[in-house]
Amino acid sequence: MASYPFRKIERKWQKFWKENDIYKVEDDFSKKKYYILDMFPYPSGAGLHIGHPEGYTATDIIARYKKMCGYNVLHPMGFDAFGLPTERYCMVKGIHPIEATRKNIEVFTNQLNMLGFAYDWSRAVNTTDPSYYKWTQWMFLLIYNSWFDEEQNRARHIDELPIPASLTDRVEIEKYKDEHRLAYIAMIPVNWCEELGTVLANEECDEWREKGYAVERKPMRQWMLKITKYAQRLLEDLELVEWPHSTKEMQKNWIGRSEGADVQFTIQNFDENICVFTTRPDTICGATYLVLAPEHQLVEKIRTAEQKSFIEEYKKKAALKSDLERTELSKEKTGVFTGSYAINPATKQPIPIWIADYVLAHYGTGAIMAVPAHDERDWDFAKQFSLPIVKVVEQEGNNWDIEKAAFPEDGISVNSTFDEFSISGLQTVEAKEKTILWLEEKVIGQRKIQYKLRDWLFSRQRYWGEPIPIMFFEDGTKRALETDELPLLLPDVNEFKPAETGESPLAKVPEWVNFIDKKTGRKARFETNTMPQWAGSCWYYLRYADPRNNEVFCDKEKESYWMQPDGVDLYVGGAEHAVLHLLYARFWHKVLFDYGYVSTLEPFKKLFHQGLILGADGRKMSKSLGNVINPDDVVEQHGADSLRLFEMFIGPLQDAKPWSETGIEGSNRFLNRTWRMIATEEGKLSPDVLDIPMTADQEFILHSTIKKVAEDIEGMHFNTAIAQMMIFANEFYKFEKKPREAIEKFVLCLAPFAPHIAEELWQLLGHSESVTLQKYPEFDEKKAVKSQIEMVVQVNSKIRGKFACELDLTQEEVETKAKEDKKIQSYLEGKQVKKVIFVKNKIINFIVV
RNA sequence: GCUCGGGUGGCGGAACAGGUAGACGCACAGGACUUAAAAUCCUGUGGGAGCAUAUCCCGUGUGGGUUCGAGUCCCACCCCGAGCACCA
Repeated sequence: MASYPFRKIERKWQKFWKENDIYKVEDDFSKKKYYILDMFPYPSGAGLHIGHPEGYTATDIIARYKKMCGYNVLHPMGFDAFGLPTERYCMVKGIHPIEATRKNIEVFTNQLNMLGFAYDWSRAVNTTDPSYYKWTQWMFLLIYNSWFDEEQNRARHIDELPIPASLTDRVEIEKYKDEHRLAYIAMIPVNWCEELGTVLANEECDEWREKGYAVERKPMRQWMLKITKYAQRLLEDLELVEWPHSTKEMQKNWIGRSEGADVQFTIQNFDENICVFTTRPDTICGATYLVLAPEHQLVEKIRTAEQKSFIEEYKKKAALKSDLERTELSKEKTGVFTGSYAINPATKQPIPIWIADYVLAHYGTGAIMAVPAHDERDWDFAKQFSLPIVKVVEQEGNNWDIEKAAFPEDGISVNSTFDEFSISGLQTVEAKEKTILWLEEKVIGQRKIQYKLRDWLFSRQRYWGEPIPIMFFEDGTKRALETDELPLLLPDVNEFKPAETGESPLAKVPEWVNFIDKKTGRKARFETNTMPQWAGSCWYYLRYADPRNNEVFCDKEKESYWMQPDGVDLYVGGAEHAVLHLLYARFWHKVLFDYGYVSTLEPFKKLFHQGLILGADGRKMSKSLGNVINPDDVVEQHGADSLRLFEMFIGPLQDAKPWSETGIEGSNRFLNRTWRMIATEEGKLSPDVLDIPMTADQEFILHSTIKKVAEDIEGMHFNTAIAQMMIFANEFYKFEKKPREAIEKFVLCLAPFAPHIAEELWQLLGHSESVTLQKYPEFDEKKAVKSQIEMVVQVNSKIRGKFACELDLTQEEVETKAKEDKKIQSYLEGKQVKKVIFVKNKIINFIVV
């Protein structure tokens, strides 16, 4: 027996869907909406890999199901096409990124269509399309033209920034504004990758390092976005979304909020203060030395002449080390004494000031008060350099030996009583509180909330990205483009190699660095950096709601229809974006929210990460391991429906699971069996499908299948939904005569999973309208339950017998029946029944002695 | 080191809310059809004792506990995976 003609069927229906615009999505505001989104792909030259269809099939199933349930479903697709790989590929091959991107998108589109996804391609977005990046640039300018009002806790237009009366000079006022903008230029040490010819965000470094690229620290002029202003909102609004616990944790961790205090230490013989941040102000009396990061501004000033050479040597060594080396290689603490002393404000004792690279310049104030007794790092350092360790916190009823290890936990303060300050005897929580109040009263410190999150490095020295729409004049002033001047198009060039100066390739384009600004008539040059790949994906979900609008990035009414009340209903994509994309997009969304451009606090209500599809050997697929599966081959051999079904069947969507060649054959077998159950070898409706009533058994199988499939789609348990459909097919295959009603409803259940074969079968069953436009069948709760159940009889909690009986028998009835059983009788004989446990429709348990 | 997941047959995995562990699929074995093979169909399949489709014992990483009853709840430990990692 041959396999069902999947090639013919799949081609036929894909053509039909396209020609009849079956998946067109209308903005019908009268219908209830459902917005389901995939993380859009980066259209690489390699084409779709086997992992893509996993998440896409899952969302396709839900989208089709929701549509059958009467929702107006938005399930769009697009391409995140700016980025380094394309640009690098083009440099090597000598083709233009526009051309390469066009081709890649075409290949991806064909491959996605080959899998039978229900996309409305008229809504597709492409981040490299000028009509799209016009609005990416517009959003950058919105951020640029904003300042963050701490009181109102939101972004406001820069023109509403209160200018201090003391500033009168125009240049000074501009400078003041620039300092407050949410997008600003800074000269900072960045992660420079020579080979890529660009800088990378902190978040990106590891990825490229893993690929074998060297990344070094280098100070450069860069654009930054003040995402840190949103740290608290990004943190607390995580409460509003239904995301995987681990992803929320990762974002919390990344934002890294900690509560504590800034404390000022005076320096002996100097007029300067050193400000430190600590989360344990209660341990101030145990602060026996201070440590500055080697890069700290005051180091040069306060080091003594004798220490000069040691300090300089140490600083040089520290600068050469990357962040990675500073952390991973050096569990052994290093450092140098500056020669100077600070005064501990609580004990009034002089304490030495050191520099050490275990203190990070970019966190807190770049300086710490070291409390070796209660911090492991400080303890290691103190041991290394024989600095004093003073215990100021004790654990109740336990005499901790501070010489053996630090005690970093909460406890009760001790040795903390001095002339004007005393917290001895207080619990850590109270001690912290009292210390902060004292610091604030003495004006030598204040309560402080510190975040690990840093500003977002937003510029790249690349060609293939959105140009930053800012121009600079010869006098150093600058001008942001107006909306009517957007998009600022990328120049058409043939060379994408970076300039020798480390600047972007755009710095070599004459019309970019030397032109007369039409609006002002002044000589100007454009910013030569471009935006990072993350920019376009920060807002694409909004564009799908109104993808061709040239007046605004998204019509207000359409935004509210598709996004209300909680944003995108379901967002599916890889866990690798847990911090980067998902944090950046939330940040932009919040800026848009502050201006009323979007109506929800958060963009994505529910988030789901699909797991990796591994090679058949259980290892990650990679060319070098030779375990890569190509979706084109699989579709050719087994069909798109089999591939879709198999990827959903192998295991829970969120788990990593290995590919299996025999496994996909199993999925194919199920579809073959389904085909033969309904169709003849000639592709006609089988004569066994008849207009006859169902038996009670058949009704039970059908209704429990309708129920289980619906529930499992809603719960995203596709594997068990498919298992249930297999049960249906196995059972009905055996019935000689198949009631038409059952078969039709089954085809409707199958349709979201395997749309091609479902269309064909639906047509064979005599319907002219597409199966995708049908209603999902309803089930009768009463018919979805077995009328006969198996009652388990236990004696002393061990199973000793079973009998079939009607549903909902009483304990008495069950007891009587159980005792009729010879075997049960033998177990009860001569014993005294102490207790009987009865669980309706499940078990009866006799406890005997 | 810290945080979060997770350990169930030969394999991928089921098991609602503490109540028949192993659904469904793969693989394997036997049988039917066939000249033969493939495909298809039927049957079996956690381990052990046993002639047995009689019966019994053991079984969800390990050790304890709660309960009439634990894969599921509690405590301790082991292992695997992911993320963070001198963030003061």
